[in-house]
Amino acid sequence: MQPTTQETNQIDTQEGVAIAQLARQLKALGEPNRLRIVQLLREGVQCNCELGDALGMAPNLISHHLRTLREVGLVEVERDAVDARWIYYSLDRDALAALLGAFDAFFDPARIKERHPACGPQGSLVRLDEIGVAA
Amino acid sequence: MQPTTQETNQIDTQEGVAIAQLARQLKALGEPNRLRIVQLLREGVQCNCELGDALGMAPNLISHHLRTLREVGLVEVERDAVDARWIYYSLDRDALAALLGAFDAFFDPARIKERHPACGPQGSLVRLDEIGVAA
DNA sequence: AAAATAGTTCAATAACTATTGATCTATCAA
DNA sequence: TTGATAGATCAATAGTTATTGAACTATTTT
Repeated sequence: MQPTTQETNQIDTQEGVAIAQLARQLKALGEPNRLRIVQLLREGVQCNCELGDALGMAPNLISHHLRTLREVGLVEVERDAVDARWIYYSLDRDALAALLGAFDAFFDPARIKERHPACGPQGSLVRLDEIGVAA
Repeated sequence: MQPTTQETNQIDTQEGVAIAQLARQLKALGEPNRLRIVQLLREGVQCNCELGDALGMAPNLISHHLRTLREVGLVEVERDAVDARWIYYSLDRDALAALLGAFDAFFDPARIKERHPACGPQGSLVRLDEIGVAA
C-alpha cells in the first residue's frame, strides 16, 4: 500500500516523496549566493542589509534569495520587537538537521552497492554468477 | 595571504572555493530526475538503457543528466571490455565521500551560532552586551 | 557490406530563474 | 504630517536548462 506513482520499476517508491523534498532543498542550496547567505546566517548575521553589505548585493536580490530559502523551509523570519522595520532571518535548526540526516542517509557510501550490471555482456556474466556459477 | 576575492567582509575567504564547488555539486543534485539516477546508480544499475527504462525517460535525456553528473565529478564512465557499445556509469565513491564531508561540515548544526544581530535595535543591545555591559 | 545496437550530440523550444531598476508597504523619527 | 528607514514586491530582461526529436558515431552482428 505504497503512495503510487507511475514508473515503479526498480526504485522503492517509499523514498519518492523524500527524494522530491531533498531535490527541492538541494536545488535551493545549489546556488553560490544562497550558499553564502546560509554561511552568513550560520555565523549569526541576520538582517537583509548586512547580508547585502557582506555579499555586495542589492537588498531586493537578498530578499529574493531569502525567499527561496524560506520556501524550502531552511530559513525562518522574525520581526524585531522594538523596531518592527527590522526583519531577522535565521537558519531553521530542525530543518537543517533533518536535511543533514536525509542527505547522509541518501549518500551514505555504505549504501553504494558494488558493480551490478543488469544489461550488456558483463550483465549476463554477473547474472550467471548470481545463479551460483563460479567466476 | 588568502586567495583574494572582492567582498571580503564577514566571510572567511578560505571557504570561497569550497563553496563554489559545493554549490556546483548541489545544483547538479538538486534535480529530481538526477537524484533518482543517483539512487539507481547507488543500487548498481549502470547502463543508459536500464536507467531510461526505470525512469521512463528517453536515452538522450538520460545521457544529458548523466553528463551533468559527470561534469561535477560525481559519476564515472567506463566502456564494456567485451562489447564496447555498452557504457557503464557508476558513482565516484571518493567524490561522494568528499561531498558528504563538505556538506556535513558546512551544515553542521554545532556550527550554527546563536542569534547575533549586528544591526537593528536588538543589534545595539547585543553590542553593549559584548562590550561588557550586563543585560 | 548492410543492418542492428547503444548511446551521444545537435538544434529547437519551453520553462525557469538570477539580476536589475522601479515602485510599494510598513514603521519609526522629527 | 513629512521624511527617512528597512525591506518586500512588481515588471522586465538575460541567461540557463530540462525536454523533445532528429541526426550522428561507434561497434557489433548477419
